[in-house]
Amino acid sequence: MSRLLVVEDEPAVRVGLRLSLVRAGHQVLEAATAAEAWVLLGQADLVLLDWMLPDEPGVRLLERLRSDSRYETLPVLMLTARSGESDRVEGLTRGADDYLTKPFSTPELLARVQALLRRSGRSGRIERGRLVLDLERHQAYLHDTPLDLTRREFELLAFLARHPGRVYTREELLERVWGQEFMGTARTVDQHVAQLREKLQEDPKSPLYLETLRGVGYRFRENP
Amino acid sequence: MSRLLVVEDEPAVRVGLRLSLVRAGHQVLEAATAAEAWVLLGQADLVLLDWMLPDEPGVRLLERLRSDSRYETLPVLMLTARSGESDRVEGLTRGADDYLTKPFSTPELLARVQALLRRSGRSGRIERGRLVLDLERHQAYLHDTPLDLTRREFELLAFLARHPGRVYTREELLERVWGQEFMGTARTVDQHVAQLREKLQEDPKSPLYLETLRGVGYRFRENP
DNA sequence: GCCCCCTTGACATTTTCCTGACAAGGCCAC
DNA sequence: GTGGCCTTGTCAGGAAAATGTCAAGGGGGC
Repeated sequence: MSRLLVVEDEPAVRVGLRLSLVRAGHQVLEAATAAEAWVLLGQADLVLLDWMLPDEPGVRLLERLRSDSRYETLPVLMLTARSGESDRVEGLTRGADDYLTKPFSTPELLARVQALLRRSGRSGRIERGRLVLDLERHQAYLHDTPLDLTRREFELLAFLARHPGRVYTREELLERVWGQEFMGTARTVDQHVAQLREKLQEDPKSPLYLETLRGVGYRFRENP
Repeated sequence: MSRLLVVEDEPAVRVGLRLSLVRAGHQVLEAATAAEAWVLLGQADLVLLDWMLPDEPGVRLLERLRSDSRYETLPVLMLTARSGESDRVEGLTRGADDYLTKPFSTPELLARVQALLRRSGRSGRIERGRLVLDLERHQAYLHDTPLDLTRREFELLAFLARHPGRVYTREELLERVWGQEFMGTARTVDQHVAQLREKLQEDPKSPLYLETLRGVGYRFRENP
């Protein structure tokens, strides 16, 4: 299950996309404008981006996005209106990982989404030493032994493990793992980190998978 | 909390911006002209720059600013009047990190400011000879050996290293690194500088990374 | 209803930060 | 050169802050 961000100003199209995608087991975030999209980008595993938006052309959003180190590798699927000049479209969607011309069939949409997710590594597996995360099954393994992680635990671990070495503040983690609608305290993160450490059977003598940077936040160990 | 410089000649707009930004927890500096702005640039973490200014077009200020090594990476958010010729706007705002067309909504403003600040503060590395600061990892390296710096130490070092050769008084450092709410003595800075020097293993025979300017303050060595 | 997960508060522990006192060093006047 | 004055370096103890830990309560799903 992945988080897909649908950027589309036409409500009917947006709802249609959402229904198809949710039915296929994905989580869907929605934005009607480029500005809204920009705020939600951090939470997305893949973006479905409409060609025309009220505030800014989709391509321009794409450019801005690509020049931001956080989103360099974020898969983007461009949605374009049917046009005879498909070459032109291709040129303009440069930077997108794939595109679809409207109207498109649901199976085709799902197939391309699936392919992109698999390709991007946001679906599939993350391997960090003896720790393996199977994102599709939502299952973690340590030395090939399945771990019993809850949803939040798994998502937190997966998020941190995706960028080893990089520090995230509690606030960033809340925003990107919990979602920005979360209104609780930042200490919640600590609790989940503690749970994870226990389940990962990290004993004090061996280096931790999840490192604390006092005064800053947490990070996944660089060389596990 | 960051320092935002609002460059806008229309008092009403300026005040509106200030209120929104202060409410969001930022500190705001204001300038009504390009000349005023130029003086305050050194204290800003991000600039909100109006397109039209009485003494000089905002874009020209932007150009001057970009060609000054001190401000090469200073994030600039351009404020433009709504215009049909969005392509023209795009061309002219080159060099800006983002832009907003007036009138804009407060949430959008805040979201973009937030995004820019995160991008600027947390991305990239600073390399000064054998000393490397990885801001994303919040980790310093000396000859590729990771250093164990505390939060304040890292932030102080990062701040000084960002502007090699430039002197900062203890008061400036307290304000910029500690934050304006800090109420302690200036000697605290000395203590942290001393800690840093020790951890950087600077021996008296080799030139120091952190230089003392008697009666003035500290600075990062120019050619490390 | 029951169970599991998430969240939160209280308390314990660890680490960092700050400060005051004293030592050392530079600068100037003589 | 040398003494005094002012600035900076050094050290260590205590305060403050951040994190770890534990346990209980609430809410949602089965």
